[in-house]
Amino acid sequence: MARRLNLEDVGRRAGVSRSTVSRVVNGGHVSSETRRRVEAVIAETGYRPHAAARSLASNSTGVIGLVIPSAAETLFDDPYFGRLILGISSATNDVSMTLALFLFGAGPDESSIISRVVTPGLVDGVIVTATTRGDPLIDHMQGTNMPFVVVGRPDNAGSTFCVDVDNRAGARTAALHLAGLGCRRPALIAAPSNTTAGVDRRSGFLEGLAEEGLSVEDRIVEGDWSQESGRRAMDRLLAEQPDAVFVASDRMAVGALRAIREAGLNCPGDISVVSFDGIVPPDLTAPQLTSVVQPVTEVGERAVRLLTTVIAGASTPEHVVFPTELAVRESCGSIPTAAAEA
Amino acid sequence: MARRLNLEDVGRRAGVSRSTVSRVVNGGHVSSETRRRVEAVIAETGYRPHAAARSLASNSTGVIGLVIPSAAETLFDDPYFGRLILGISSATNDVSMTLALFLFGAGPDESSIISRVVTPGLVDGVIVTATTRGDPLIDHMQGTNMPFVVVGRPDNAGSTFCVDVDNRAGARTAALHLAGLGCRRPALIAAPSNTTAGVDRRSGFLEGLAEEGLSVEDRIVEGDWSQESGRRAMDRLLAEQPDAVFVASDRMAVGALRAIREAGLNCPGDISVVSFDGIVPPDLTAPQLTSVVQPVTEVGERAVRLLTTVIAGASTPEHVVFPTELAVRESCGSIPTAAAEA
DNA sequence: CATATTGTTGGGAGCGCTCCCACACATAGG
DNA sequence: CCTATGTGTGGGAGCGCTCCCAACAATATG
Repeated sequence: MARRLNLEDVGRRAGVSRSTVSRVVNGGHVSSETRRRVEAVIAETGYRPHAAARSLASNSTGVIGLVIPSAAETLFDDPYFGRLILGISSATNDVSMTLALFLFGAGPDESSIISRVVTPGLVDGVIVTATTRGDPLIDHMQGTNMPFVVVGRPDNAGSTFCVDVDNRAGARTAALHLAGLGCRRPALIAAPSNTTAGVDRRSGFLEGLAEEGLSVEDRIVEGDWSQESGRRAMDRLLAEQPDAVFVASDRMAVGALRAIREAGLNCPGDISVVSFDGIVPPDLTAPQLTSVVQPVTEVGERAVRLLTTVIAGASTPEHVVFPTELAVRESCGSIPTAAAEA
Repeated sequence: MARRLNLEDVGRRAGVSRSTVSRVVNGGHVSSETRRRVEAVIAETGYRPHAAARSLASNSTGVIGLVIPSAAETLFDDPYFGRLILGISSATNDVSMTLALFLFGAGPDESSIISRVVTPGLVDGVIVTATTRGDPLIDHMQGTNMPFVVVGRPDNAGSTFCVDVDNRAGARTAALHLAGLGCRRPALIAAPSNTTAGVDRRSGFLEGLAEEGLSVEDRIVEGDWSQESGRRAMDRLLAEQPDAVFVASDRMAVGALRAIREAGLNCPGDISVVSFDGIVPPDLTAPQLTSVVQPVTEVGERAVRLLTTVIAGASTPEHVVFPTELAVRESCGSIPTAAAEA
């Protein structure tokens, strides 16, 4: 099999030097006559520059890494990461970069993967997701000089670039909506309190309730994001006879709906449900979920754009926060028309 | 900021040459005394070899690409790809390789991404998925000398390495199961006939029915994998009053269940449903779906292992076919106990 | 004692590219 | 005429690694 051809070979065929071919390929300054000739040779030979050689010489790879740590096993049951990857992928395509995926579940491989992520000459920068509070990965990244941005709000956000949604404001909106519907005994199925998203959604919801003179009292149970945990949480909550519940994620809400149905109760008749995420296709559940929709795909796209600025040398941490939007559907009592316009 | 250090630097500090350090890093033959000294320096300095330089010199990148073409927009509503990625990622981690993801929806970017996939020095090999019949991507890959394996069964499978599940046998099992339940008017919601999976599942089902002296006659509608298409298909089918339906994918089956419910009918009471995939969490639907389960994660893992052999030089095409398994749950009439043991 | 064998190490060459400086040549200005 | 000011273009140097061969020491063999 013929050897791969390189810049020198192409140059020889076109009667020019390596450098000139390089300029043609990279859009440098070349006379149009020469350019035409070189481009003809490239088209004819199917020449493609060698990525590794380019990376080595230019000290940039054109690859960005996406790190999704922990619990990879359950990850894809949740459409969240799929959407996020979609947004990130679309943005990397736009800027002609390649996406490298670093997934890891728990296990001994974890540290070896972490170190692979920061291997020099592999990726130009990294997007880190799904961080729990005090995530050691963030600290580790800060100890390297690998550019990175965080999707979500890390504890020590001050010193990192990050892209997040306004979990707090979104949850508050849910509270106001339920209050507007006239609910008196609101409940909360919270997300894990070792995640900032969980904390923010909880405090935002409680804040909104407080503004309306309401409180969850002890009608609050924490889930672990899974559908099953939502179901169990709702089961426990039913003993308290809530008339409305805010569930901190779509998946848990699906479980909660199931628990309500199995208890012989009706949603929204007996209990109104509002969830957070807006990611589960509405048609999938009956009744369709009213939820606080977060723009996951946009978050992914923005993370890539932000990362490119970091790679380019930006140094003052920037925090991008996306607003959420309440999508009113069937799962909460639609008493006032005013509420539908909230 | 200090310059990145390289093999030479590490060698100097340890009083040995570049080559010796390289041997230590790559597990070559070095006296244990020297090895200890070098490893100490590496640990102390945090030296990590430069991936691009390594790739250039060794002509291998340690990266494999995963190509998921077309319809990226809807892709992640289906847990299939999530699972597949999980399997692939886990296998690449095992062999210390990195996974690069090439997603593309329709659009002008398509050809540019295709060409990026085969950029020399970027990836060592590629896994191609979700192929439609006559997929030009396969032809394109064959025109290059980039190692690749296909997940699924391409038309011209003869000349490619591929990993697939036995769609035909799985669908046949579904037919036999429904027949065993005593169904007389079976129907089929088929997957797109421009995919080999669609074709295989259809013909397998018809074959199984034929063995039992049954036929779908004109109780057959083709969907497009989406839940909505399943719902519409079921709507049309209801006019034919089927007593059982085989739906060629979980997602479409979710739509079909909805249509049945909305028509005021009961599953499994009035109509039995068997789906294919076994990917939608059973709890998500009521009734829980009986389905032909395909081992998606294993397929992904196997694809990686197969690809590594291709990269290593294997040249006689190998076809791996995984069996499926029928998981009997609630969505079909459970008349005979024998059926539950199928 | 010479020669083969083994174990360990060093360094040249080269992977294919980018970056930069130098050179040729043309045109313009003093 | 000689110097400024550009355009294109060529080629050296170097990115950090692997691969290979040569060198050397230590030991085994005839």
